[in-house]
Amino acid sequence: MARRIRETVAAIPLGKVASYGQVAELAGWPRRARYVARVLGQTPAAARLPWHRVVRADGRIAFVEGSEPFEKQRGRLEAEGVAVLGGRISMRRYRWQPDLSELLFQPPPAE
DNA sequence: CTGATGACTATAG
DNA sequence: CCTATAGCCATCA
Repeated sequence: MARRIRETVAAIPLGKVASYGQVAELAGWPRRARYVARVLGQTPAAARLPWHRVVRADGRIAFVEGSEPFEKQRGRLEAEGVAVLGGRISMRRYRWQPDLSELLFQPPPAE
């Protein structure tokens, strides 16, 4: 169960992000956004999960702005090309779209 | 059993 | 942009 969550997070491609609720749904656990958050919090760093690619539905990092974990996540995202401006990420640009048909309707990652 | 909590989300004004 | 509200749900004191 929690494993399904981790597998979904692990599937998020580099340079893309997904919201907690999106991960929950893709993993087969609708309305379990908070559960996803807790699973990530309990997953040891040794699991090497791309947890930093999971953000809030509005594109903001879930941690308190300026906190250590917040900065860590921001750093990792920017390191892989995801712009975090004012603590926010453009979901329109970086939201992970696992479905190809929907991917075609996404604006180009130009800029 | 009850109430509080939180790496959440959606909607409204 | 911001605050307020209301759902949500596993977990824990």
